[in-house]
Amino acid sequence: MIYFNNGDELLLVLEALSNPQRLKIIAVLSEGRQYVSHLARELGISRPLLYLHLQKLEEANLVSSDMEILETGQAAKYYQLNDIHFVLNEQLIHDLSKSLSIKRKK
Amino acid sequence: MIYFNNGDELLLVLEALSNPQRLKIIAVLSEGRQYVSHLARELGISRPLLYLHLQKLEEANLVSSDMEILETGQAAKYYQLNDIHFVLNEQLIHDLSKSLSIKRKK
DNA sequence: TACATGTGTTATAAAATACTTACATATGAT
DNA sequence: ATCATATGTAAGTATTTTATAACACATGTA
Repeated sequence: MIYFNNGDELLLVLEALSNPQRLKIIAVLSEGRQYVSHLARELGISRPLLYLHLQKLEEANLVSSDMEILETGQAAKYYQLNDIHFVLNEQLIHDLSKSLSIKRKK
Repeated sequence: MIYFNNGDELLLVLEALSNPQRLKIIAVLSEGRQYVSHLARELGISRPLLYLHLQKLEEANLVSSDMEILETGQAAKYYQLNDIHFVLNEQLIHDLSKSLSIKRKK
């Protein structure tokens, strides 16, 4: 169960989830851990793009990764889902909005 | 309780929620309905910008609006929160991802 | 009449996000 | 050696989102 410490954390998760490719990534990973190149093929997107999306998911703590050696002897970076489960309602948004910052990113 | 008919609907809601200004708007409206100009002052943002955000929230069915005549005799557009409450987890994302489209917007 | 307060829109600029192309490195198999 | 597969990243482009500025019109009040 995801617990949000503040509004910025909530926003980070919502931003990570507000993209169709990233939802697809989560859907695939919900069937089991997978390594980057395989994921890219399965989703039909380029590896650099996949990296970008995985990075956002990782920053929001929705996925995590481990390096592993494949049977072939090659290194592979495996991604897996963290526990994604939370309730969202107006009360929560109201409470967390006090610790939500409105800022430029760069 | 929000029920998602398909992945695109889920995404629409997540996109609407993935912006700090819009979360603030929801937070303010959770304390009661309010009209646009008042909202803009309270949030410290311009009316055209507020319109943009309200439009996204309305498209996602998170808020709705009514025209009303103020005591002064002027027309005012009141916005109010719809019921915002849902659970999100990997199972739901997995199921809805099948009806989620990856597309350009314009 | 001029001012303050509403709604509503268009055009434009700025910032952030998404995506592509090209490259570098490493391992094992043919 | 060359091919196929893996990671990783830099740089440039395209698209989308966010924000601003400038209008239009209407009502009530000083």
